[in-house]
Formats: sequence, structure tokens, C-alpha cells
Amino acid sequence: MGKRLPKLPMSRFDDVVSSPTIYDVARRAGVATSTVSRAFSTPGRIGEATRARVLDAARELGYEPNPHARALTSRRTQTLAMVVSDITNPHFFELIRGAEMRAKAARYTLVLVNAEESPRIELEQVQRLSRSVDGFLLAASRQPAENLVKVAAEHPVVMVNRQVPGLASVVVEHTEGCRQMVAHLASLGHTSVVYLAGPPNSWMAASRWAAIRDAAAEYGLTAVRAGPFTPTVGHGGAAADAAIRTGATGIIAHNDLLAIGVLRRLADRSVRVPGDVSVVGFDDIFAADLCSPRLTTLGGAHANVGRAAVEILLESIGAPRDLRPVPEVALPSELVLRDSTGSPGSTPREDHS
Amino acid sequence: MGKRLPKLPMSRFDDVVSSPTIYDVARRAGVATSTVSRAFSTPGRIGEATRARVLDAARELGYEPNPHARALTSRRTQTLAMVVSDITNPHFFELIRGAEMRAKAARYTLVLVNAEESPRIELEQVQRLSRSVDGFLLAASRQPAENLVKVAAEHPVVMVNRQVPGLASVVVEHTEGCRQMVAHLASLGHTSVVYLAGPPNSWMAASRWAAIRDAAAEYGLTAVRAGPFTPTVGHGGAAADAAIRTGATGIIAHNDLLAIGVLRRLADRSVRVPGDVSVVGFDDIFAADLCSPRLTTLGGAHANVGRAAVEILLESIGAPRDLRPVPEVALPSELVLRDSTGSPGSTPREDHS
DNA sequence: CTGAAAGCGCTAACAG
DNA sequence: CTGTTAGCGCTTTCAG
Repeated sequence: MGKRLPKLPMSRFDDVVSSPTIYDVARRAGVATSTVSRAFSTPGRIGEATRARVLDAARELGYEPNPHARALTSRRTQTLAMVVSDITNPHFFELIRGAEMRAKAARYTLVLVNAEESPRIELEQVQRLSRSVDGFLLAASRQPAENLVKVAAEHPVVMVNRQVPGLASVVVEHTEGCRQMVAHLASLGHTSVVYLAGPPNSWMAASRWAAIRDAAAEYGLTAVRAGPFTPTVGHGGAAADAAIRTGATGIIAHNDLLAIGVLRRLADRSVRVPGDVSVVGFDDIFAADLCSPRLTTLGGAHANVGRAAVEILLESIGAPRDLRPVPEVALPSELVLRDSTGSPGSTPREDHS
Repeated sequence: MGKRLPKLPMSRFDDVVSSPTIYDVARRAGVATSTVSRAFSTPGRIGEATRARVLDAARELGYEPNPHARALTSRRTQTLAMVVSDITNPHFFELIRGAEMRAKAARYTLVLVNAEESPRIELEQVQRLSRSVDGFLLAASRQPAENLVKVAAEHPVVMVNRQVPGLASVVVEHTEGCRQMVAHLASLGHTSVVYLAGPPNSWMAASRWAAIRDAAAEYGLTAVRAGPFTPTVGHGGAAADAAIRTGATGIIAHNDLLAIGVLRRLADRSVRVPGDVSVVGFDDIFAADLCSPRLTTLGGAHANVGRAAVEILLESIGAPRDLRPVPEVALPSELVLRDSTGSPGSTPREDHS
């Protein structure tokens, strides 16, 4: 018992009156430290009565396990990292919200990282956090697949809104969604669509374009792609101009932000929506219902995506590496019809400015 | 050197090939472990040449300090927690974004917690994280001031968009902002305003009401308060009805979300904005520029608030407890004039439904 | 400026 | 089911 007497190295400031440890609890409860440990970490492998005694002692002392000491030996941190490609995009809001809530419910802590659209920052931060978290949620990663596979070899990872062969992922279904989108446009009488593409290294951008092209072929529309564009409102101007130039009457923007920017530019150029052209977006962000005209968009319950991703990650953490499940979940999307789509008028588009 | 031979307790799964430690680096560089430690944590107190040698060895081995081991002895975690009252509110987006970026720049990790408008969850989470983070950013805390003082006695804390005597805080200036708001309404010819209040335990709500009331007195308007309302779009309906009932022509909603909900309800009831009544909000969220009519609102650079809060927190962490600065920073707000405010028409409001 | 040594608080064999 | 014991990887006196 004299063991714990030696002078402690002081923390820099005598700020914190050092809190009770398992030793204090053990002494008070009259058990070994390992028993205290078990009472907290493996409640199954300890006698009911002993456990109660330990818990009492702990409460009386105001004992709380030290997460770092715990992590140091057990290598479990009870922390998850979510790295998003661009925190500026409201779309991620929902994702983050869902993930945070699910993590909290599981008594996990959620660390948030903004990769600022940079694959380098993304990797750097994953690297930096690799010892601090139990697993990663990689949302809309801009990383080449090979790097992701490497990361996944070292840590539990679940991809969000991106699929990589061999890795767990949660996406909102978009192949069928894009089909519906194109079908909707076709049924309105459009014969041509343009996809205003997202970032060049965006898996989603490639994936959506493929789906749109296929659907267009199926419905007998011509489809072209313009861009890539940074999917923000600000870049909607250039995107709109590019769209007009293609002569297509169906404009499919990479996301709602870009679509809203397109809408603005179109209004400035006196191109009527949906009279002259129709515009659709992706994500169904809050603002899509507020802009004018209100935006038709492919939505999906993104909070659920965040939630599901955390759930899968948690399972993955609990499982031995080789038995680790690699589910590819696709949550349903839903085409939300609003006012930015309609039949293209017979009047040719022209610039009234 | 035989020290490190004994069988290591295996991690549950032989997942991770245990990474190099200071021991490995020390051996390779031919120095003591303490020297390796110094090379990373106190670069000043070590010879230039030695340091270089250690760093080389570390690089060759791919060594990365283990944050938990570090935290265990040093009690510094390089992690900050940001707890927001309601992650659902886009307003916090900006705050979070600013905080994340500043934290990342300082090589700190940002943990995100959603208090879901519950003071209990708020406190619970602070408690839970108290050993895992170096300090707290408490955004729009719903906590009684006394509890906050207690928390701040135990950890570095900076309040965001809330002031508590004796605690560090960053807010966007609103007293003057409310004055401008009321002045704007007065100059338009309004003679009465109603404040649609936010949550009962919201400091902001109390603070804004006080400022509005004072400003109204100053400009000779009558001011009444209605509510409290949960400041979401969904609750805008009831808020609008309450506002109409007061007969005031100047409607000041607690935030943009509520204001947008009010706008909707007003449109449904065929109350013209700004013909019959004017509506103003707070925060200048993205959607405020998109709704119709576009919303006049009191904005401010919220990302800067997040950034500033992190900066202050970082300083606070570096300082001994009693010398800890307690700045109360107020960043400028800005009244953004848009289309939801105008002169009240002579036609009495009526329900055309 | 550098090395030796003693822990930080906890978990995980290993016995019993 | 419970106790003993040896570390996890790092920081920090304390000497030199």
C-alpha cells in the first residue's frame, strides 16, 4: 500500500486536485484494483455483491475512469472521427447530426474534421488521429480508392456517400434516383439534359454522371456533361452559363448549392425556370425549399445515413479484423418535386438582358 | 535494455502491429528516451544536433507520439470540446466551422457535442469529457449561470453567444444591433414591435428582449414580447399567430429559422410582408437570403466567433488558472437589409382566407 | 544539455 | 470470481 506514496510529478499548474483512481476505490471497497477495473469494464465477470460495493465506493469518492489510462492499455478510445470533405456544405449538417446522436447514444465521442476539399488534409488528419480514435467515418472522401483501402487496412473505416470495393459504406441510393430524375424530365417533354459535374475527384460526381447518362439513353434523351464545378452557390454562375451553352433544357446540378447558384444566374439572365429550362439538384437541403423557384431535388434522409454509418462502424470495431463485415448499405433516395421543373416552353431561350 | 522484452499483453485482436515507441527511437538514435521525449515536446531544451538525430530516427521508423500516453502524464490532451445547444440550427454551422478550422490550425482536435437543448445532456457530456479535453466551448448554453461558473472553476471554458459574469465569452454584439433594428423599423414608420422570444432559458432571448425594449423606448415605439417559442421553422406558425394577435406591425423573431416559419404562416394567412407587417430575424443564415420575401436580419461573422472563441480558449489553457484572462469579446453585428421590412401599408391587416 | 528512473491510471494475463 | 503483477508509451524530476 505504500506503493502510491511517492511524490507525484506536479502538473504544470496546481489546477486540478488530482481525482480519485482505482486505487482509492479499491482501498475503500476493500478489493483489488483489478476488481475495480472489472466492475467498470466487464460487469459480467464479477460478483454481483462485489460489484455493488465497488460502485458504491466509486460513487462516494466521485471516481471516474480516466479515459487515457484506459486507452493506453486497452487500445480502445470510445471515440470516432468523422471527416467531411467540406464542412461548408449544409448537406453534411444532417450527416453530422445523425452521426453525433448515434455516437452519443453509444457513449462514444465524435471528433469532427473538415478536410476542406483537400485529399492531403484528409489523409494528414486521419494519420494524426489514428491513435486517438477507434474508427473513421469518411464522408464524401476525395481520396483515391487505393489510399482508402490502405487506411481501411489499419483502422475500422466506413465510407459515407462513396463506395469503394471491399470497404463498408453507406450511401443514399442514386442510380435509381437519377433514373427517376431523368424520367421526370423526359415525361415533362425534355429531350436533352446537361449534368453540371462536381469536383473531379468526387466519386459521387462520376457515379451520378454514369447513372444520368444511362438513364438518358434509356429514355431517349441526349445527355452531356459540363464542368467540373466546385459545388457552391458562388460557382453556379459559371455552371449556368455552361449549361445554357449546351442548349440542353434539363439542367441537373451536382448538388443543391450549385443548383441554387444556377437559379440565380438564370434569373439574372432572364432565363425562365421552369419555362425555358428546368433545374434539379441533389441533397434536398433546407434551402432547396426556400429558394425561388423552389428546387426539385433528389433527397434522402441524410441524418439516417450518419446514424447507419456509425452503427456499422461500431460493429466493425467490435469484430476481429478478418471477420469484419463489409456491408454496402444504400438508403433510399426520394425525388422531391417542386417548382424548378416543368415543361420546356416553345419559346426559344434567349438573353433579354 | 532487457526491460522491454517481457511478453506484451495482446490486444484483443492482432489487428495492429504495434507501432514504434520512444524506446525504439531512442535506441536507433543512441540517446535516452527522455531525450526523444524532449525532442518532440520541448524542442528548446535540447541540443540542435541531438534533436536532428532523434527526428531522423523517428522519421525512419515512422514514429508518432501516442497521444494517450502523453495525456496520461502531461494531462494535456490537445483536444477541445464544443458543445452546442442544438446542432439542428444552421446558425451553429458557421460557428463550428470557424472553431474547427482554428483548432486544426493549432493542431488541436475538436470534439462536437449536441446538447439537444437539454441542460442535463449538456452537463452530462461536459462531465463525461472532462478528462478527455483541455477545455470547453459552450455555445448558447442553456445552463443556469451558477452551473457554468462551477464548470469554469474546473476547466478552461469560453462561452459562445452568451455572457456570464466572470467567464470568458465571445458574442456577436446585439445591443447596438437591436437598436439599429428598431431604428430601422421606426424610420419605416412602424410604431409597435413584437419580439417573438426564444427558449425560456436562453440568455440570448433575455438579452435581446432587453435591448429591443430599451431601443423601442428610445425611439418611441411600443414593444411587447410573445412566446417563448422553440426557434424552428415549424414553430413559426404559432409565433406568427401570436404576433398578429398583438397588433404590432414590426415583428422581430428570435432567429432566422423562426422568422422563416413566421413568413410562411403569414403567407398562408395572406398577410402581406412587408405591406402589412415587417419581419426581421437574427443570424443571417444562408436561407435568409433565399426565402421570400428575402429576410432582413441581424447578421455577424459567426465563423469568426468560433475562431475567436478557440483562440481565447487556447490562451486560457496555456495560462495558470489564476492569471487566466477573462475577456468578453463582442464581435460586430450587421443589420442586413432585405425585402421583409418596409413601411406598414395603410390598409389594415385582414385575413383573406 | 542529457541520462536514469519513477510513475501517470488502468487493463490483462496468470494464478488461485 | 478475485488478487497479483507487469506493463501500455510517455513525461518529468533529479543528477550529472
